Amino acid sequence: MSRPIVTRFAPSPTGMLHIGGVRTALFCWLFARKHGGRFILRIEDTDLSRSTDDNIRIIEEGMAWCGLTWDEGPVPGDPTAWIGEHGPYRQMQRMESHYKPAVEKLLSEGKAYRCRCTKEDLDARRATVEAKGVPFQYGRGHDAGNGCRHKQHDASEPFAVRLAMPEGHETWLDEGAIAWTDLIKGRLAFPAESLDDWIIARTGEKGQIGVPTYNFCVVVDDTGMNVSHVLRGDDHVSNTPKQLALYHAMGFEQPQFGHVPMILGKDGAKLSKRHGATSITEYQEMGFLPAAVRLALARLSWTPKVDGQAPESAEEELLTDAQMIELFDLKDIQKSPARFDMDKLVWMNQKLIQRASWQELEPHLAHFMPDAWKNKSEDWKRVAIQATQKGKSLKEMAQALAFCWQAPESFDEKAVEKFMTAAVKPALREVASLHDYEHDALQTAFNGILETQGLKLKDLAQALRVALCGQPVSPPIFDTLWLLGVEEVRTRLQRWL
RNA sequence: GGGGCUAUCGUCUAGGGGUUAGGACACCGCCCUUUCACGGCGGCAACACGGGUUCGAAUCCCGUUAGCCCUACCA
Repeated sequence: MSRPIVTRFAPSPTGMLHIGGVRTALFCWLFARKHGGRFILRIEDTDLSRSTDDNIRIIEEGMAWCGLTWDEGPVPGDPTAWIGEHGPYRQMQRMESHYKPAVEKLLSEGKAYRCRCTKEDLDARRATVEAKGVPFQYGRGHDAGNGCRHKQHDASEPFAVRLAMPEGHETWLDEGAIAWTDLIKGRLAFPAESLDDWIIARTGEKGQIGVPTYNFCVVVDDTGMNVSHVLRGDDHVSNTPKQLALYHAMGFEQPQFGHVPMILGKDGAKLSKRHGATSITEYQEMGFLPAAVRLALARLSWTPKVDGQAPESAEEELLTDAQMIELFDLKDIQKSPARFDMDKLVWMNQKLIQRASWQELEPHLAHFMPDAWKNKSEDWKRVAIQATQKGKSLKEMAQALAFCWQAPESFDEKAVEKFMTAAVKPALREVASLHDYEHDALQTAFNGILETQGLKLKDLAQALRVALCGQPVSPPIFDTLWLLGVEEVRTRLQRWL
């Protein structure tokens, strides 16, 4: 009875990989992983004018960076290859093999028909109807009699193909409505009369079927790829009844639908560039860990429950991927939209950075480091990472280590005035003469210096920071010295002695 | 205009007839401290509005308002 769990994420390559899309993909991925099912990545490139190969690459890279691995889908970088038994996974490559036969079948069965109305004609009809303050519906209402539904057009002239939608009395309807039980929103119903005959295939070359539209391809593909659960954005709710009519016309088994709420910006409007970063790539560049992005995104609209209990402490908020997969349940997803909370992402990122090992952090951090980074020893990297692991982002960690690659070109005036006192100079000279920078040795040496000079550690540490980094801020002072090394410290100290 | 969805602290949310309406982030305060941070402790802060139903409504019903989605030969 229950079929194998298969979910899919089907972005269109018409721009950046949007953070909202990633969240939807994440839910699909979590759901598939939770149930031991498969997760498919499908490229919806039927919008010829806006789809590009470059955007497909961005999607593939973004998904990979996020750790959202797909079981079926395109092979990154190779348009002709794919993994999975139901390919190809780029819609334009399915035209002849899948879509056209499906359109022809519908045509021959009289469930769809050829339409010769031109774009201009339609625009004019729409304008006159809407001028009366009435919604335009193709061939219905005030447009009744103008449609091609009963005209039996042949293929001798260019034509688009429309699906004959139910008119209200069909037996498969639920009290005249197309209805379904949404996995997230519960029962949803749309009056049949509110839908009109929509285009399933655009106008093609004379006598030919044109490129099918989104709503058509989705149904053919989801069926052909055995998708069992269609988890997608809320914005598709209104498309569902159209698709349901198509499932019925084609005699396909329906998948289950789950519409996840949208992600809004701080001001409650749909998340857009205006709110800052929307593309997943930007989050990578800002120094977020993929795991933090996954957590933050998942926690928008989803509340994990452990024995029916929502998180009751900061600790419980910080779920690992394994925990998310184990706890994931569609019934714990909110019906209402959530606003994107950058502060929380930052907090999660910081926490995840703190609890990661330096080895786990290294590959991610390397992205933000100069070439010199890879020439450093393991030991050096370990100390560098551990000394800055309190940072909010990888980028911040990298900035905190910037002093390692470049001697200060200027010095914070106030800091110089405050810390570079006459009293501290002798101590600075003594530090310059030190040659063992191991932590314990420095500790001992500093204790001695501090005592003989009558200084507090704070006085010496701050003076050193100013001299070495140009500012009164740096990692713990012993680490700062060790990372720079004896020679470099002496060089930078020279001008202050 | 039509159809659909939604509504608890600033934000993410728990709760779903009787609770001091709980937690997290952010913010504020105190403590710790070799800088910046981290950390610890504490504080501020919410049931959109109006009607019902009920002994009792944040919770159930109706309406209003607001926001969002669809209403394309976009996806």
